[in-house]
Amino acid sequence: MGQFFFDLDQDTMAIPSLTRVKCSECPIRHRAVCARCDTDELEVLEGMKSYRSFAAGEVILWRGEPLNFVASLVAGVASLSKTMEDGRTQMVGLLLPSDFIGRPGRKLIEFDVTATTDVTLCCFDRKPFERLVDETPHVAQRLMELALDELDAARDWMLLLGRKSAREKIATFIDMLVRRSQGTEPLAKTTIQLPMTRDQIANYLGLTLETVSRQFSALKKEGVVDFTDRRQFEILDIVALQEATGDDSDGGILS
Amino acid sequence: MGQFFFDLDQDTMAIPSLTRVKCSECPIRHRAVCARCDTDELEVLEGMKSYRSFAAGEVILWRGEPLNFVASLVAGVASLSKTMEDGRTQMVGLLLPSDFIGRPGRKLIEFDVTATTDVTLCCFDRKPFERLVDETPHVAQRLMELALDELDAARDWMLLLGRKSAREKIATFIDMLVRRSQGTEPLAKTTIQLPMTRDQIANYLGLTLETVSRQFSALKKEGVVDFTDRRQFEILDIVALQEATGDDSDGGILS
DNA sequence: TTCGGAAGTTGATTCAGATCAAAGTGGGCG
DNA sequence: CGCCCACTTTGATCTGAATCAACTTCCGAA
Repeated sequence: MGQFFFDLDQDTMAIPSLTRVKCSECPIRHRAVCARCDTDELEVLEGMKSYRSFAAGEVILWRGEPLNFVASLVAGVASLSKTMEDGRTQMVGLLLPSDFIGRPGRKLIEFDVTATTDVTLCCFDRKPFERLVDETPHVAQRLMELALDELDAARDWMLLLGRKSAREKIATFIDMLVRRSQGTEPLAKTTIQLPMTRDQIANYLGLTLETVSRQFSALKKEGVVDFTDRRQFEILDIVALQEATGDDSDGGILS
Repeated sequence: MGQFFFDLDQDTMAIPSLTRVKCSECPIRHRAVCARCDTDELEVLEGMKSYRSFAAGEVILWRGEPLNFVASLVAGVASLSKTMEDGRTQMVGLLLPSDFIGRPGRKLIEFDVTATTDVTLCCFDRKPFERLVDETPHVAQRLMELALDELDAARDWMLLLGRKSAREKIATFIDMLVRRSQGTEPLAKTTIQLPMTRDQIANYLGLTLETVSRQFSALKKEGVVDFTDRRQFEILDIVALQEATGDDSDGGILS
């Protein structure tokens, strides 16, 4: 689940709708599709880009819709999901700042893209962007790295969906949030924000919302976590939490 | 599940261990990582490559092992799988002829790679190959296409693992085999070969082998399929089969 | 040709998580 | 300020698939 992290810093989500940020000062400058670009290349991108904002809950793209633009996620959290005829839905990707939407060479999108929180996108029209990818190895290389990172994350997620118990799924999910916040914060931050509703978490983990709620309650009763709020909680026993994920204790790398 | 097809043509699997095939005559020439290469570029690859063979059941790479080479799968079927401490395993990828093993920029592999049938690989040492990727946009572009195709397949698979019933999983799996054989064969070929054991199918679909067996028996009793052999069966009612997959009847594209 | 073991089937039972149902909680808006 | 509605929790029950167990079939090697 390595790559699927939430940006919990509410401040960075506050980029107003039409403010134009210079690429060189962009918060995702060194992680997004433009990460490897030099100053000249950045200038080209600067001339092509436009910002778009979406409120939490808004659908950014419907499955089957023509993909007229591609985009980098600048701020907020978005999700990719697939829905069956009878309404069952499964999240198949979580987009965080610096993640990329769309793929060159494909005209239609295969899943719904929804804003989970308020979202700001840095958009490029598809045609010119495709031309750019062909001409700019730095962009193509970075795009490949992003795709491969997503693939790694998707594979961890497949193990979770196919083989983990409800408890292991929830523990893995919380552990992912913890690791993310440790990246952002100085040290041992044990207060965690949930960026989604119980229902969204259920769709993420292949569970029902009732099961998600029950597992949270169980972890609270056992003293592993404590909720200060429906959307915010503290980690009381990180060791017990990590044991409950079902993952290798060493974090997965052998030898 | 679009991209995950089996090569059922037993003949192409019979490439002997050390036979050296010229790139220009290679069966996967126009689908593999070298698909976009011109004659000059092909010559460079020709000088770098070496073949390796693995018998059905052999492990090609263990998780955590240093990734000294990358490779194209020339013939046979291989699987990527993750295993938990207590032995639960989940397949996270299925490699068919022209698929690629390894990723530039990563030194360790994150999952086990196992030969499902007898397998022939076209290998490149990692270091020189990485240099090649940086210098040859045609290779980098094709590598990205392959990664994005795998990502699409992984997302369909996530919906299957997270939300489909045992019956829907089995029906989806058989339907995938049917679509694949239609691609290879003239028309309406209704005899299908299973390239894996019940246990491997179970690990592929996130089920137990008993459940796989029971679902096959149920489909047989209902007259949807008929087994001529444990590894070979016929489709008697393709409409019923496709209805049982739980997928949109139109194949997934709306509007 | 028979023996042995791997692969597959089938049945009985159990159990985790889904489903159905009913209260609780809290935040935003009139 | 308080009402409403979306979100959440908790309980009771049901059920699909896992588990445990026994038996069959097939294939390959002695």
